[in-house]
Amino acid sequence: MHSPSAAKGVPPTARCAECALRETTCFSPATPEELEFVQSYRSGTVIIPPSSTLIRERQTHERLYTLYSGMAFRYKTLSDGRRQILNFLLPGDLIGLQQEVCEAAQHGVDTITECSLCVFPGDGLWNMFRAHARLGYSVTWLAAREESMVDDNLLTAGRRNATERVAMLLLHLHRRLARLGLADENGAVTFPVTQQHIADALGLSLVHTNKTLRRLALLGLHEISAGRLRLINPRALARLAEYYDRPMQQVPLV
Amino acid sequence: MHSPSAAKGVPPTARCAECALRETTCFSPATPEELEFVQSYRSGTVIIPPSSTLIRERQTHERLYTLYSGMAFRYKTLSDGRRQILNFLLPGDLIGLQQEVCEAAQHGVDTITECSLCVFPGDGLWNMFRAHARLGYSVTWLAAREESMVDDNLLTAGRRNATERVAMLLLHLHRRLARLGLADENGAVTFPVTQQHIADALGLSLVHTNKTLRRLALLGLHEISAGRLRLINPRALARLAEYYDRPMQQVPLV
DNA sequence: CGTAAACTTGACCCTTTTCAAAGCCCGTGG
DNA sequence: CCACGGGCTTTGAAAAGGGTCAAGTTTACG
Repeated sequence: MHSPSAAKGVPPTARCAECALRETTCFSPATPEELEFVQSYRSGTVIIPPSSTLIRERQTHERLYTLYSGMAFRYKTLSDGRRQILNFLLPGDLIGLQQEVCEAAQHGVDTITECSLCVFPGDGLWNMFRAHARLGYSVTWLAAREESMVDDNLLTAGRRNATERVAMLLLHLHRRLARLGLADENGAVTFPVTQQHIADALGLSLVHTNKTLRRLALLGLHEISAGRLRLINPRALARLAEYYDRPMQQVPLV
Repeated sequence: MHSPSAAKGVPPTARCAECALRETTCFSPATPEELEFVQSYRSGTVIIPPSSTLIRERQTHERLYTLYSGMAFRYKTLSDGRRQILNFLLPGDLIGLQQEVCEAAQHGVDTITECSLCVFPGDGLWNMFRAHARLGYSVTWLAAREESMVDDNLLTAGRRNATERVAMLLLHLHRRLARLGLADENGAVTFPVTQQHIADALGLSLVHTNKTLRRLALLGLHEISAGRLRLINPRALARLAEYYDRPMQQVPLV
């Protein structure tokens, strides 16, 4: 059995109780009944190719997903093509909750790598709240955590300068990936994100992102090569970004 | 009976069933049992003076609030004082949910005007999910809606220019206030927000915010005077900001 | 091995920031 | 009643951070 990764789209196990994600220490354990319910709620799994659209901006979409493996992102665009990435999605993230609220998705979701996901019918959510309050609570928990992530990104885009923004993104993504157990013995993580993604996430131009990234690499703070990111001087990066390391805690998984 | 306003801190009614907010058409109706539960869950009400701190950044806080009247905002700051306003809070908004997730508040909440709020003990939330799934679902709904608001602000701060940002903020706040029935016959709404608030919400400097605001006013797009905002040419503002008017829908209220 | 995507780098320009100072509004106190 | 002071707004001038344009280089992959 291989563990799911952020890089490739490994299909989810047939039975939720044997979900490889749950075998990590990242997620809070669920009771057998809850697993049973999630299993019955799940309508299937999908694998989506890299650089493709899972949810189209401004279009009604009646499904929820849990990202099982691979990497994706939420974004919004303006009519002239300007794009803002709202946050990156990693295994365990719940996708599509906002559509429950405003019948049309206000943001798009695109994959970066090939992604595999568990699919849930959107209209079953209310049912879940009724049948398993704990799972409903978990959904709220996940929603609040994602908002907190967007809050961070808004502070970054609104008030940090280019250097601080890049340092922030590197640190934040590395930390999230490492937490999922995706770092190798050298502390390097798979990093399929392009500079265009970084620019769009930080509200910078591609060119300036490149120059800033270059500068930080030259200063010996990090290294990106062969699709992997390694933080050489995380302390310096954290100082730059004023990165507050919140204690890790277990995250619910639906 | 006077209706709650965004300007002053009118104390909430003693009984939730007679809540003046619920008498508007903005909020989805609740059953008597739900009202009963909310009433018993509520531990009291508070009135907070203008320009004061309700929740301190990065500090544990064990309470939830529903804003009943007045105007406030969520924000984050960097050590050198740079501040980013994440979103504005208006009557009906739920405050403090994120603290349930990451035991310490990652953002501060300050009042703009005097505010009155209903107070709920944080540790009773889980209980609510269990006792009244519908209310739990409402909390999730509110969380998702707030996230969607922060998403919008991130797009604005990250990818719009100064003019577009200001147009966006004017439209968005006006719309939210008007929806609560706070617009007078001329379509003007109480607008206690300072230019510093606007600057901090948009990720601009105070000076540039002023100049941009001035330009739009000179162009005859809006007017701010005597603490009231009136949109003179909302169409032009909407065109500038690429503002998509989502249909109004009823919002849950806890 | 060739082509397209992704990354680099330099030069120039413009939007926004910073600095500085004055004007306005309003409540307080003499 | 009017002077004083603090917060908010307004304006101008100069500086800079970041955007845009253009072109070259490297990498990935069919």
